[in-house]
Amino acid sequence: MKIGYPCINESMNCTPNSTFRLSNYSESNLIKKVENNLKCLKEILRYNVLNNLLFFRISSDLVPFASHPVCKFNWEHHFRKDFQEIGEYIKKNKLRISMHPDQFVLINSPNPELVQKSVEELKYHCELLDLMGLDNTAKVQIHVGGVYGDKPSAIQRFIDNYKQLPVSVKNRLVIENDDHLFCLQDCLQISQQVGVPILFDSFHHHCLNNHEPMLTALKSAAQTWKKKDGIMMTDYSSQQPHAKKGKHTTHIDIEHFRAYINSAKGLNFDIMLEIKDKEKSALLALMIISADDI
DNA sequence: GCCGGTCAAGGTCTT
DNA sequence: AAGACCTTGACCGGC
Repeated sequence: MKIGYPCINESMNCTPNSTFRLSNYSESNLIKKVENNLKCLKEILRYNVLNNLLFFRISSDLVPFASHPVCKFNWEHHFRKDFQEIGEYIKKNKLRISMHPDQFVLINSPNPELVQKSVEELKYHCELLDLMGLDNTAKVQIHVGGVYGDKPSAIQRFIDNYKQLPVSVKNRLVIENDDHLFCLQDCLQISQQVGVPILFDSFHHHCLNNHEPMLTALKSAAQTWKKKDGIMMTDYSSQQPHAKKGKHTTHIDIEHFRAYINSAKGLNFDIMLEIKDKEKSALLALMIISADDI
């Protein structure tokens, strides 16, 4: 069981996802930014290894505009040594890696152009992990997408478009249950058809479910992960008090986390904490898990 | 230097 | 039909 946090480390004075506006796009600007991002990513990974935080989500903005038509630069070649070096470090220290393209990646859109753009974005993510030499346990997670007024059709379109994806993307793509449209059962239905693993989000499941107990839900998601995919990845968060339903907490709720871990006793999975204060909460989660092991 | 409006991309929900 | 919200830090121009 590995604990992680997404993209940014707040106790460091650098960011691995510095980007820039499209209006300022230039090759030299891109190179400058990516150099900075890679340097910072290396520092964060070192921090993670030192602190035993062995799960990490790499920012989608590592190479800004990589899949955008404006980018003609061969960043894959230019930075190949850095990607290799980072990949070696990840493998040497047995870090688990994920990426999470944002809400604009929709492979079930009725608009074929939008699907194509989404595929390009997925290819960028997967290529990055390929260039690092990581195996298929490094995953790229997305949501199922939009409903477009007709859920069965939206699910069917996901399945049809999924089948058309390049193998390099299929190797890494996983789907995550969301908090208001596609629940675990919907994801399971898709997974049964195409074999895509389900990244289980416990907080989303709390917001939208079919009354499955947590352990039942975790087990059904876990069985969608095959050996080559590695052990199941999960997202964890809890409700921010006094805020709108679905709002992620700013700081880990220790008792809530402990109860969650206890409800999942006997299962092995990696946990990504989607909590605002990042590594701070992740370190606490790690302490709880370590203490429980003794 | 600091402040605050703005930033590639879509979809859903509310009014 | 139009605007708010999602979610969010960082960028960048204006002061």
